[in-house]
Amino acid sequence: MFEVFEKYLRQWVEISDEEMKLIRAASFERKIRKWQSILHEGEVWKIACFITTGCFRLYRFSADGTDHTLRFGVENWWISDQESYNLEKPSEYNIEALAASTIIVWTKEKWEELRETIPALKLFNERLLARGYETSQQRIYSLISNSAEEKYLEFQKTYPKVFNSVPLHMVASYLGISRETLSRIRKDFTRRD
Amino acid sequence: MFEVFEKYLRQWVEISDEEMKLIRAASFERKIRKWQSILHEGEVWKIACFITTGCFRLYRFSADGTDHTLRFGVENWWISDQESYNLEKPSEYNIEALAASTIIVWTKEKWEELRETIPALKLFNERLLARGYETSQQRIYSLISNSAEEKYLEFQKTYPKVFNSVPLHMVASYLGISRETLSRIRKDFTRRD
DNA sequence: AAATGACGTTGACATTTGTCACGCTTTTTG
DNA sequence: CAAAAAGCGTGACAAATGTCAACGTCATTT
Repeated sequence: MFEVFEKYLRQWVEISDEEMKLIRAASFERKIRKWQSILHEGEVWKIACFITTGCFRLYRFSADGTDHTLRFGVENWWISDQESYNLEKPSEYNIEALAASTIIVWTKEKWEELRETIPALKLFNERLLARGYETSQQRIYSLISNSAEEKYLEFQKTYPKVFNSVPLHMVASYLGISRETLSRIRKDFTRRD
Repeated sequence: MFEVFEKYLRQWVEISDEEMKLIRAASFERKIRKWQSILHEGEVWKIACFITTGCFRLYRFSADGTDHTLRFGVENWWISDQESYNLEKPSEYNIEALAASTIIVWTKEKWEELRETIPALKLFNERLLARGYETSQQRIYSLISNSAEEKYLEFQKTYPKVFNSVPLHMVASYLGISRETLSRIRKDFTRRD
């Protein structure tokens, strides 16, 4: 599965074969079964985690016990709790597999070491973070400016792959609307077609 | 006014006096009058901009002509359009001063040069971006999980300084609710006290 | 193969939030 | 200082969205 990651990484930055060997040597693969959690609230996130197959979500419980999906992750995405990783503080989130999945993992120690050693990897990480920030901005804009229907359509259009991989009630929780509302929006659309 | 910035920066990273001199030499100050825009939709954001006094907001118009506030900036904050800056593409946003303000400015060229030259400054920039990302996550969580009232209370509590510097209808647009709803929430609270 | 639980849908109704219209006060501007 | 605009609040009503309860289907597990 490492070949998938190799191809992915080389789309972002130039990496020599030597460097790639180092990155590979520091990594290991893991299989995750459906519904398995790889981060529980209260734990500290101490790895870098690249998804080669399958699907995950990052979510959080609010005071009333309902859960809210902060982010999804599918093939060729990273999944993490940046805040817990950076500040080494207990996470307020959970990460669970929505399907049987395989991931490539680096311990924080090794990943940080690689970042120091390989400038291109550091550059990659900066670009990834910058893109993540931009994406967050766009999501915020969508959340404050769009109706439920508009949010739904935009999500479907922007992340079709994700949309087709995850249960609808989690899409609803990601968009900040109830699953019933989402269901009715969908009904309206099937009528119009 | 540069002393303000100096103090700010040294809270984040260690900077020698030599380095600080370089940073200062590359900067210049500007006074901005109330309602003046320092970024118009369609322009490319090509500076680094630190607010020493006053107040700004980053906002965007949606198709129906209403405007939506993505972010505020007050004393000791940065204000920018990261996406336009990084990708050098025309901005979809506007930045305007909500009060007479003073800012410290570096051109993109000089700022990037300083980042290359001064490792601590690069480190600072990375930390700032990381924190910005974490903050975005928290805002997204608030937007998808909280009621209008909860969003209002959280904003007031988390950013009291900002809250007390900006018009209420912009707070409403920042929270993604109408100004009338915000007004009514406030009324409920004055009654309870 | 049966049992279980996840998933999606729907109706009825409650609640929240938005929209429009208006007026008053404060701030800004010429 | 006077005029104009911004800012804030509020009533009446409309629209959007949430809640609760129930049902059928499908997938997973045992």
